[in-house]
Amino acid sequence: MTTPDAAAGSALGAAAARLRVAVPSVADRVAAELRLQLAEGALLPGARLTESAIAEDLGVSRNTVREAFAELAAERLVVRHPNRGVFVASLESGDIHDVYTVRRAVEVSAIRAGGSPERVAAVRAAVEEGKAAAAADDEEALGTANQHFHRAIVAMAGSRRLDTIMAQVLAEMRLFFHKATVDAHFYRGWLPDNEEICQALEAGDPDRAGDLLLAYLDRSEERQAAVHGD
Amino acid sequence: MTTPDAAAGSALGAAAARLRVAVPSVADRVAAELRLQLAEGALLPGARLTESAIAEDLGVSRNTVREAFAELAAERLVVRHPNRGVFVASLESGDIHDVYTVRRAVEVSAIRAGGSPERVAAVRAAVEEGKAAAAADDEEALGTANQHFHRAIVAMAGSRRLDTIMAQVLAEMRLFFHKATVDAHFYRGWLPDNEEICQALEAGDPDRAGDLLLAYLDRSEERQAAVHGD
DNA sequence: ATTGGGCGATTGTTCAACAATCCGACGATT
DNA sequence: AATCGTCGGATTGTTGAACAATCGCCCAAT
Repeated sequence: MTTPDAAAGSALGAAAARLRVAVPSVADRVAAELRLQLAEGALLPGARLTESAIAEDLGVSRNTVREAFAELAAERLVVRHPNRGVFVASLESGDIHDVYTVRRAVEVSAIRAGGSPERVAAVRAAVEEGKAAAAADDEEALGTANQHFHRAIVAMAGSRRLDTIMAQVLAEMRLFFHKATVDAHFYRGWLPDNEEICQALEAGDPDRAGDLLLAYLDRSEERQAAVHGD
Repeated sequence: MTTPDAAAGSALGAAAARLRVAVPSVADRVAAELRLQLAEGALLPGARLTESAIAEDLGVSRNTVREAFAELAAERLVVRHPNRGVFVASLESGDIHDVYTVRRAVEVSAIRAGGSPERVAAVRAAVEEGKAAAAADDEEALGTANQHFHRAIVAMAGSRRLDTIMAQVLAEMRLFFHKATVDAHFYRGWLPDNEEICQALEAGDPDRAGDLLLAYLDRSEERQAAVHGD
């Protein structure tokens, strides 16, 4: 038992690359840390990220921070202003429509494709998660439950690329939420929508589910545009 | 007239960032160069890219090459194997379905949205471009004309994010084409499809255009899967 | 009030070095 | 002879320091 993975590894191959004992590079860890701070609102949109400050804070080299910035910039979480620095991305009113256009394309397409029973079950689980959070009056959990719901919908398509696109869009939206804090009632609004969409799925009517989802996204965009002083 | 942009710049603002006299950073230029070589098949899928070799070839630092790699990796044109190097991405048979899933989502959604007359005109232009290329027996031009067609369709949605997603997917597909060279007849097949789709658009029937496009994408995926040893 | 010129700070890029890791070859063991 | 450990070379990952280029800003001069 001195080399357990070597013994098992012979049979594997491509899987090895995916399973990799997971020792993310330092740059990846820096990016992850920044992503976290971005997600929980510690870094607000428009804020500047100084290379040297972050390098010192996290105890890494400036070059490494720079690589992490490249990752985040590719995810649009951060924008680079040449010779001026990187800033936390901030969505303009035009970006709202843009983001929702992507969501309509990705989510509706995925839900219309149907999806296996297990995938539908995952959607149901997200709906219940949301109800539980509502019952517990946990706004935070309510928000993440909603994201789980929409990610579960996209996951129905079974496409890695679609999943990452969705993940990026949701990350962008999270950024936006922190800028304009929405009231508590806002979150509860979509609970019935999710339930109805899920029921349509369970009833084996993905087209209807798609229509409902589309209508929901349109309404959601309107509300967002209104909140964000259009 | 010593500082023309400064005089004009006062009235501008956000536009300045976009118009920026266009001095891409060295890392960006390296990435662009590699993207070019990738596109024209100078670097085949699976090929290894050594940092030091490229750094020396292009006369830049290893760190800069590294940053360029980060860009390309974010675009999935290249994959990083930790401690082993970066390799030109190579699509597996599973990736084919994945890529087409994204295309179905993006393209069909965009075309169903309708789009202004100018945007439809752009689609028409791409169709004619394809016909001209076919008449001239120019395979290369035929391929790019087809890409223009599909990009014009996505452009109908008027979403920057959707445009870049489509650009990335097309770049991935181009990579794939180089791996398995397809015969000349393959390219001509879709000319009538494009024409029909375009006519539906011009007739003001985006839903029909969407159905046609969807059918085309399904057929295209099948063909690709067949060519690429399913 | 506007123009113009430094000035400090930060980024862009390079270079050199070192540890960590991987690959392949060579040699030892059964 | 085949397998296993080990060693060495090569490449990546990361660091630290250095320097030029650029930007924003303050301030002086007109």
